[in-house]
This record gives sequence, C-alpha cells and structure tokens, in this order.
Amino acid sequence: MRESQTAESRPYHHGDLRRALVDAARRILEAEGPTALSLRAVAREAGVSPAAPYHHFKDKAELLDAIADEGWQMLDAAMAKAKAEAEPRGKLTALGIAYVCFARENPALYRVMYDAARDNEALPDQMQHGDDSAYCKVRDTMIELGADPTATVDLELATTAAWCAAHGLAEMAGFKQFEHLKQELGGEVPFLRAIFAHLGLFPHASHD
Amino acid sequence: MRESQTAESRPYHHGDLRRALVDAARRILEAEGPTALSLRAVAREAGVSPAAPYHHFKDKAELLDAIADEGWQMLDAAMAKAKAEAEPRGKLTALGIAYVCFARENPALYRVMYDAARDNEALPDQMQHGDDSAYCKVRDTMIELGADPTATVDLELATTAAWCAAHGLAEMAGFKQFEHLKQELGGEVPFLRAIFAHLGLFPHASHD
DNA sequence: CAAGATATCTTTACGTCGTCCAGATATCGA
DNA sequence: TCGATATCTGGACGACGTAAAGATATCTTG
Repeated sequence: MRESQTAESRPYHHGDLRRALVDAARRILEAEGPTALSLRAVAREAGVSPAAPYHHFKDKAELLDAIADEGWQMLDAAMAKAKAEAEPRGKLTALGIAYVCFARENPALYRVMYDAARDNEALPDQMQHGDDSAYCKVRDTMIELGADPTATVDLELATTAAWCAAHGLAEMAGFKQFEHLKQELGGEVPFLRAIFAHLGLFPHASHD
Repeated sequence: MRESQTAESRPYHHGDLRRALVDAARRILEAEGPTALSLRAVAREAGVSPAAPYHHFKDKAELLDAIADEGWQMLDAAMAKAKAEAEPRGKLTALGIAYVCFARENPALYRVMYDAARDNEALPDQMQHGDDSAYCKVRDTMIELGADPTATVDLELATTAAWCAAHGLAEMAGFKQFEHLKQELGGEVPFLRAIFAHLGLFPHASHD
C-alpha cells in the first residue's frame, strides 16, 4: 500500500470499489428506496459482479454500516450549519429543526442509520465522543444556554431527552395523520416548532 | 358464512388458518426475532404449505399488518391498565412509562408495528378514532390534568408531542450508550422517569 | 526486472425467499 | 345430490445473500 492513510485506500483493479459501492448504494437508496437496496443491485449499479463487494465488506450489514456512517456525518454537518446560522438563544431549537429536517429530506438514509444502530444495539461511538458530533453539539448548546456543566448526569439526561424528542418527531412527522395539523399551522416547519414548544427542552421554539 | 362478524372468520379446512398464521408469526417473532420472520417460516410453523397464506393475506405486508394490529391492541391494553392503576396526578407519567415498557418488552413486535406504519405512511386509523385507543387515553389524560379541551389544536399538539417523546425514548432505551445512565439512576424505569422529567409534558415524573 | 505472493474480481453454485399457477380436495348453496 | 366455490398442495420462477474455486492484475522481494 503506497499511502495507507484510511486503513485501506486505493484498491487495485477498480480504482476504489469500496467508495464506488457506497456511492452506488446511496444512489439506489435515493432513487428507489430502502427495499430496493440489495447487495446484488449495488454491485450491478457499480458495474461489478455480485460477489465483488465481499472483498470490501464482510457482509451486507457492513455495507449498510458504511452507508449509515456517512449519514451520521451528513447529519453532523447539517446541524453544525444550523447552529452556526442561528442567533444564540435560538440555537437549540435550530438544532432540533435541523435534525428533523435532515431525517425528512433523507428518509431512506435516516432509516438505514437507525436500522444499523438497532442491529448493533448502539448508536455509533463517534456520536458521543467525536467532539463535533451532533450529539455533542446539542449538549454544548445546553451549556451555552445556562445548563450546569458540572451536573454531568443531568446534562446527559437533558441531551438524551432532546435527542429522543427529535427522533420521535422525525419518525412521526411522515405520517398522514399529522398533515392537517401542518396545514393548520402553515407548513411543516411551523408544525415542528409547535411540537418542540410543547417540550420543555427547546426554549424559544415559537420564533425564528 | 354462518357468522360473518369479523369480515371473514371460520375458514374451511384448517379450522382458522388466518388466526393460526398470526399466532405462528408472533411465536417466531418472540423466539427468533424479526429477521427470522419469513412467510415460509410462518407457514412451516403453522404446519401448512408455503402458498397457503395467500388465501388469507394478499401478501407478506398484509400479514405484517395483521400482526401489527394485534400489537396496537396489546399496547392499548397495557396503557389502559397503567392508567387505571395510577393515582390521578401520576396518570400521564404512568402512560408514558407503560408505553416505553411495552416497547422494551416486545421489541420485535414494536418494530413490526412501526415498520408497517411507515410502509403505510400512517399510524393505524383506529388509533386516533377508536375511543379506547392509547392515543386517545393520552389526550383524555391531558384534559383530566387541566388542559383546555376546547383548544383542539393545542391539545392535539400536546398529545403528539408526548407520543413523539415516548416513541423516541422507546427506540433509544435499547442502545448500549445509555446503560451507564440506567445504572447511575438505579434501573431502567428510574431512567425513563428521569428522561420524562426533562420533558415538560410529563408532570410528576420524578415520583411514583 | 523476473517471479512468486497477494489482493481483486468473475463464475458458478447452493439454499432461502416472495409469489404465482395448476391441480387436488373439502365445504357450501341450491 | 351436484355444481360452484373456497381452501390447500406441489412445483416452478426469478431474486436474494453468500460461499468456493478459478482467473487476473498489482505488489514485493530478490
């Protein structure tokens, strides 16, 4: 390996099949949804035989893990952007809205992310420890808004509570039952704000 | 049909294959998890050929819908019991705890319930309209606790917010990341109470 | 630069899956 | 009683995940 920087980069025959497979999977996911995401379809889309992926992933679950990983990175980025653009007192709400919007705009990817997490019975480690992770951003924002940084248990509870609320809302927001509420309130984002406003954790959810 | 009460009851050869299939599916779900739940396995477990289920269900999704339906009924029952046994001011918390405990004790069934809901892009209709549904119980409890029953939009928002929080928590509570928090707080239920206590919707979440 | 070691990819194959179809069989309605 | 109809079986098809064996390109070492 000439440049062994990312554990295994620059494969031999294809160029970078691992990359190509993840990209192909993401393309299928967006175009045809999660049910169409078979290993064989990914290999087909990447122009390679059905068995080729096994030289880069132990099995299908490992491919899904790789896709999910990219999803978490995208979520991190979306929430970083939202936090940066919000005024200080609206940052927590902005994070919540950004979280749900990401899930709503990438439903198939979001589903893969949590399916993988459930299979591993754990969220990705990087989420709790990587310092620019979405989770840590929520926690840090809590501190910026006045939470006691030394009350670690309480801080973790508050962050987890916010995460639960956002995830629950992300899954519910897709159901038809809530369409009339969205209409009543003038759109999806106002609906999300209204829900967050009912949960004590998101101060100033009612204005921008 | 001698007693055409439930749309189609009492089949011919088997006795009640539809019932037997749903029961077999539930048995597989509990014993081997959701990944083992194939139509063929269900037919096998029920002692019938792989094509037999097609006379009672259009396809696999319809079988899953039937299983999910029973799940919602079980959830209704669990929450009814919890509400009945709680003292008035603790009813809302009791409902939340019962919801999450049901999901935690029947993880495979809970997953089937929400997978089916996502496929239909809607929660079961009966949930919002059936008067003894879990959802309606939450809403009614809000009123009993002082919510204005004429502010229908606000009431729906509050109920939805609570539902989102409970669902989010139900999914998160299975992840390894939160085990040390549960330990710190002395068990799973105290952990759940602590999370609910951070959400404005669950008054008195900190004591029984 | 030669040549074996090694990593990558293809081909073929196996068992399982969801689903369909044709035939057998039991129940129902007249 | 007998035809209609509902229920179940057996066999088949294509797609899936994955394993094994062989072909091929790249790397390493002398």
